[in-house]
Amino acid sequence: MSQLSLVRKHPLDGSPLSSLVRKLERYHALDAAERRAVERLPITVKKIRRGQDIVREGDNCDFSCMIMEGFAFRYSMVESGKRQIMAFCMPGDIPDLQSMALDKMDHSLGTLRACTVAEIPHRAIRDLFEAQPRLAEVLWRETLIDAAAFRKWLMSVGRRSAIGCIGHIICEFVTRMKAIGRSDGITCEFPMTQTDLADAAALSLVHVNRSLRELRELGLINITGNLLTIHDWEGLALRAEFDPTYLQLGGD
Amino acid sequence: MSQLSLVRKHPLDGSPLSSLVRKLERYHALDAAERRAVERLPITVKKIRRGQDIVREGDNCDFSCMIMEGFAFRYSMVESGKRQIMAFCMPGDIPDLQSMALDKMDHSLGTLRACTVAEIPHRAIRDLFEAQPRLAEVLWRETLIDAAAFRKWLMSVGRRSAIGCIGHIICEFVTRMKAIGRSDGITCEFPMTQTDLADAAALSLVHVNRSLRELRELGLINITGNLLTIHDWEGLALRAEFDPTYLQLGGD
DNA sequence: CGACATTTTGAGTCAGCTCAATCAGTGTGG
DNA sequence: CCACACTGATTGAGCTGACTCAAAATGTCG
Repeated sequence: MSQLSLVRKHPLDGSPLSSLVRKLERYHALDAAERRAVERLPITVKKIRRGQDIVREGDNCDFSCMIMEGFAFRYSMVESGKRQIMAFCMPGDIPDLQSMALDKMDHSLGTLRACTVAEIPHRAIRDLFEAQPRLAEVLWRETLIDAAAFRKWLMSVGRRSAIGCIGHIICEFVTRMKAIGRSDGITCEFPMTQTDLADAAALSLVHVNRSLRELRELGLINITGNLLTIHDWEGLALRAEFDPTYLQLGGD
Repeated sequence: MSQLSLVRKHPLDGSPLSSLVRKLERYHALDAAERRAVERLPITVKKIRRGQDIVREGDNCDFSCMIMEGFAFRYSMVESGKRQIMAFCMPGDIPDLQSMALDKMDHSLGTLRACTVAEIPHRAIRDLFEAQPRLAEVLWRETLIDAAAFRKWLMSVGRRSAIGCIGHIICEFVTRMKAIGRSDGITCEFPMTQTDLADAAALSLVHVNRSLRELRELGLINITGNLLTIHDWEGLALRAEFDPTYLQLGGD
C-alpha cells in the first residue's frame, strides 16, 4: 500500500524558499510567474539558537518568518507559569503569517532545535498578493489548515485520554513530516523532549513518561533519543482516532 | 470609564446581511461599492430549530452560512461520545467560511437556539473577492481572528483551572456580545446550558455546576435562566486572565 | 571527568470524574 | 386547574486519572 517515499531532488532545492514553494505546490502546481514571484521575495536569513524565541507574544512585527531548517513550536504561558504548546512547526511553515493582518502576536514562537528562518517583509507579501492573487488564496488556505489543526489539537487536549492525546500529536507530526519528505512513515526524526510533549498535551512530564511507556509496551511506537520508530501505524492511529483529512495533504 | 453602549440604529438594519456588514466595518469602513457588493450577495435564508445541526462534520457544501439571528457553536465528538465545543457563534459570524477552501468540514455546527441563517454560495463569494479584493482581505482577517480564538480556547482548556477556563469562555462571549450591541457589559443574554458549558470547557456537568456556584459565591457573576449578570468584571477578567486584544475589537 | 539535560521510577495527594438522587421550571393534555 | 413528562440545575458521596514532590538513572557534550 504505502511505499518508502524517496527524497526527490527538486529543481528549486537551491533557493532559500524552496521548501515554501514545495509546500504550496502540494495543493496546486504554481505557474512559472508565480514560482518566480515567490522565489524573488526579498528575505533576511537569520539563525536562531535552540531554546530561543523567534517571535514573542505581544510583538508587532513588519515581517513574517518562514522556517528554512529546524523545528519550532507555537506556545503561550499562563500566569502560573504553565506553558501550552499549540503546534509544532517544520521547514516550509510560516507560523506567523497571521501577523500580516493582526497587529500583535497572541502567542510566541519558540525553537526545538537551532533554526534557520527567512524573514519576509509584510510589504513584500502584500505586493506578492497583489501581483499574484492566486498565491494569496493559496496562503489563505494554509492559514485555514492551521486553524483546523488547532481545532483537532483542542479536541485532543479536551476530550482524549492521555494516550490518545499524545498519540494524536505524534500521528500529526509524522504525517506532516512524511509530506515534506522527512519521514518514511516508519522512522521519524523526533525533536521534542518529553517536557515539550507534556506542554503540548497539557499533561505533566511524569504522566507523559508513563504514557509513552504504555505506548511502547503496547507495541505501537518507540522513542529513543531523537528518533521515533513506529511499529504499528494502524494501531496507533486507531487508538488516537487520527484521521489525516484535516491536514489536506491530498491522496495518500 | 465604560459607558452603557446604546444600540445604534444602523442604515442597513433592514438588509439580511446587515450584521455581517457591521462586523466587517468594525475594522475599516467599507466604501459604497463594497457595501453594495456585500448587500447584493445572493442568499437563501433558512431557519434551523434549536438542537439541530446547521452543517455536519464531513459535509462538503458549496455555500457558507452567515448567522442572521440566534446562537450556534462549533463542535466535534470523539468516539467515546464526548463532545468538545470549540467556539460559540453569534449574529454576523460565518463559522464555515473555511469551507470555501477546504473540501470537507472537520467539525459540525450546532444550534443553541433556533437560528436564522443566510446561505451564501461559494461561487458568489469568489466573485465578490474578485470584484472587491479588499473584502477578501477583510474576511481573511476574520478567519485569522477565529484561529486566535481557538488558540486561546486551547490555552483555557489545557492550562487553566476549571474556574479560570469557564471564566475565560464567559469573558470572551460577553465581550463579543458587547461588540455587536447585545450586551451592556453588566447583563448579557446567555444561551448555553451548563451541559454546553461543560463541553466547551472540557469539564463534567457536575464540576461546571460547582464552579459556577464558586464564581457566584465570589461575587463575580450570576446566571439565572438565560440571563448572565456580571457583578465584578475586573475580578472576573483577572481570575480568567482575560485580555481581549486577540479579538481585535479595537479601542475599548 | 564534571556539569547539565533528560528520562525513569516511587509514593502520596487532589482536582475533577461518575453514579445517583433530588429539586425547580415549563409545557401539555385532560 | 392539576397530573405528568421533560429539561435543566443542584447536591451528596465515593473514585480515579493525572498531579506533585523527590530521587535515581541515563545520556550528552565540552
